Amino acid sequence: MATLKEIARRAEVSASAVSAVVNGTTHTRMSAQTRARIEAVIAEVGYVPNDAARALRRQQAGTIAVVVEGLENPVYKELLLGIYEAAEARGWAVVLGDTAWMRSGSPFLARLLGQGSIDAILLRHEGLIDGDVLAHLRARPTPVVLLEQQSDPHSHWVAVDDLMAGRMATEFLLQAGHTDVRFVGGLDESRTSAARYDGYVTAMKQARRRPRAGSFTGFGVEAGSLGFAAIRSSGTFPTGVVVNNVMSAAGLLAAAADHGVEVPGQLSVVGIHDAEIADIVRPRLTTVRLPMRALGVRAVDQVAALLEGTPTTLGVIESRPQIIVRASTAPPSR
Amino acid sequence: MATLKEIARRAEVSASAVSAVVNGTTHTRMSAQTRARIEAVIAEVGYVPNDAARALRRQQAGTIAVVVEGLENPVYKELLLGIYEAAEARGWAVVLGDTAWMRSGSPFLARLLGQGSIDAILLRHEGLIDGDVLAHLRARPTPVVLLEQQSDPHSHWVAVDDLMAGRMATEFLLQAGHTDVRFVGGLDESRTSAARYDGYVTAMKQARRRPRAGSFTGFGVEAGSLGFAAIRSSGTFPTGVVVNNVMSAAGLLAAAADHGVEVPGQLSVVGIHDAEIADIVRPRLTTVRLPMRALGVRAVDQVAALLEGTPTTLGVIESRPQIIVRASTAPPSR
DNA sequence: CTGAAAGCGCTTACAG
DNA sequence: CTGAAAGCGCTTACAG
Repeated sequence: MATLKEIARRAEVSASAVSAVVNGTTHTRMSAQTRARIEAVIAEVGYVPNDAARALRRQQAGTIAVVVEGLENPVYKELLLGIYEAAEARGWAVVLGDTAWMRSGSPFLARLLGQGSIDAILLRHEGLIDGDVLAHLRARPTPVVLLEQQSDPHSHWVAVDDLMAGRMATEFLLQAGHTDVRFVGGLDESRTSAARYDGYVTAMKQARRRPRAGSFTGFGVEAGSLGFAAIRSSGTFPTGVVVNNVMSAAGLLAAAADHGVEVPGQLSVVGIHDAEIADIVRPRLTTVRLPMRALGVRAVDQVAALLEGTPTTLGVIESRPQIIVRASTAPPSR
Repeated sequence: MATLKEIARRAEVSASAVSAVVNGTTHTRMSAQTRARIEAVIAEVGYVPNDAARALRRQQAGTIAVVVEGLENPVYKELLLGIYEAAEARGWAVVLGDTAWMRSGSPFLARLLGQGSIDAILLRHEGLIDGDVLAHLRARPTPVVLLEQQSDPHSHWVAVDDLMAGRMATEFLLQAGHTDVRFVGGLDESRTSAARYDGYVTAMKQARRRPRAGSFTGFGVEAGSLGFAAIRSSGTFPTGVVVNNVMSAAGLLAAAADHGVEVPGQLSVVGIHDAEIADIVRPRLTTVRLPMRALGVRAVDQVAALLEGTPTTLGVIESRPQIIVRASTAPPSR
C-alpha cells in the first residue's frame, strides 16, 4: 500500500504538503504547480489515506455505530435512513449491528468498547441487553445515545412519543365505538412498550373503560400469534386490539384468519409503527406511523452535541404520531 | 482515556509487560505476582486497548464489512447469521451497511476504500453499484468477496445455486400440471436474476413448454405488483408464476387479491427465497429455500483464505435449494 | 525472563 | 510559504 511518505518522495515534496493536499488544509497556499504535481502522483498511485493512522492521530474515527434489537424488523428502515443522512451530512460513516452481537467477549462488542474505531454509539436494545454489558458501555468515554426512552437521568436518549402512539391507537378504536380493547405485543423489559401501554391505559380510563393487563409477547411475527392466543384465552373476546409493532400485527392478522375470526368484522386491529408490510397483508393494516426518520436525525444531533461537549436537552421528539387508516378496523358489529 | 503506558506506570512495569497481559502473548512467563498486579490495575482503571492504535500497528483491524443491496429485505437474515457466526469464530467483528451508502464521496465508502479500519468486504450489489465505485474498490488491496455469481474471472465470489432455484420452482409448477408458467421479478443487471431466469428457461424447455420473456421488475414488494400487472397485460393469463424474491411474491399475492384473482385457484405462485413473510400472508407462500446461512459461512471462509493468501476455489455452494410447499400452489383448474 | 526502542501512517504545531 | 520533527497508542523484534 502506498503511504503518504511515498507520495511525498515521488512528488519530491514534504509529507506535510501531501497531507495538506489530501485534506485541503492550511498549507493550502502552496504553488499551483506543486499542488498539481502532488495530485498527479496521488491519482497515479491510487493513494488513499490509512484510516487507522488517521483515527489514531486525530483521535476520532469519523464513524458511528448503530446497534438495534432485531435488525430485520422493517420498522428500522426509516430510522436508519434518517441516521444515515444526518451522519453523512456531518461527514460521518455509519456502521450497523444487531444487539444480539453484543455478547460479552464478542469481537463486535470489543470494537464498541475500545476507543479508536467508533466515535459514538446509537443503541436501541428494548431492555434486552445484559446489565453487565450495558454497565461496561457506560463506563467507557464513547458517547452512547439510546434510541428509546430511559428513566435513568444520566443516560442520553431520544425517543418518539410512544405514549401518544399507544393512546392514539386506542382512542381510534374507542371512537369507532369499541369498548373492549386490548393491548398486545412488546416486551415487559422495554420502556418503549411500557410507554405505549401507558398510552393505552390513559385512553381507556379517559373513556371510562376498564384497561386490561397487556400481553407482552415480543416484537416479531410470533408475538402476534401469541397475542391472539392470549386474547382468545382471556374469557371474553374483545372487538378491538392494539398491537405493538406492525410485524406482530401482521402475525395476529394471520392467526385470526387461521381461527376463522374475521378482521375487521369481528376484530379490529391497529398496529403501532408503519411499514411496507401493512400494505401487503389483507386486510391492509391500520397503523400508527411514528416519526422514525426524524428520530434518526435527532439522534445524530445528540451525538454531535455530546461530541462537542455542548449541553443538550433530551427527550421526546416533537413530531406527532399519525394514524394511517387502512382496512383492518371498523366499527364493532353487534 | 487510560493508555497502556499509564497502566505500565501505575503497575510499575514496562509497557511490554502490560501488552503481554492484555494479549496473552509471549511475555506470558512473567511472575504470577507481576501479572496479578497488572491485571488489578487494568481492572481498576477499566483499561481497554485503543483499536486504532492496534489496527495501525498490527496492520489489521479485525473487522469485516458486509454491504448488501436493500438491507431491509428479510432474505438477508439467515445470511447475516451465517456471516456473523463464522466471523466471530475467527475473532472478527462484522459491521453492516447498505449499498445505497456506497455513493461516490460518501464517508461510508471512504471507510471501505481506506485501509486500516476494514480488513475485507462482503458485498452483494445485484448489479446496482456504479461502475466507477466498483472499479475503485477493486483497485484497493482490501479483499472483496461478492455474495453473488460473477462472470468476471478475476473476482472472488460465492453464491447459492440460483439456476437450480429457478429450475426447481418452475419444475414444481410444471409437475403440478401447469403449462403456462411465467417468471417475474429481479433485476436485469443482476447475474443472480439472470441465473434464476435461466433455470426457468431450462425447466420450460425440458418440459417442451415455451419459456416467456422474464419481467424484471425488481426485488421489493412493488416488484410483485408490477409483475402482476405485466402478466395481466401479456395477452393470455398464465396459471403459474415464479417470483424472484419472497417480498415480491407477497406483493404479487396482494395484487392478485386486489384484482379478484384467486390464489391458488386461478394462479399458482412460487417465491424464490424463504422468509418469515411466507407464513404471514394468506394463502401462505410456497417458496424455494436457499442455503443462505451456509452462503454466509462460505463467504467468511473465502475472506480468510484471501487474507492468508491461500489459493481458493470459488463458486456455487453445494447445498441444494429446497422447495417448501405451502398454500399458494395447486394443480391448474380447467 | 524483562525492559527500551523502533515504528505502524498519519497530522500539526513549530522552526526556518 | 514550506519542511523536519514530534507524537497519537499500541506491538514486537531485540538487547540485556
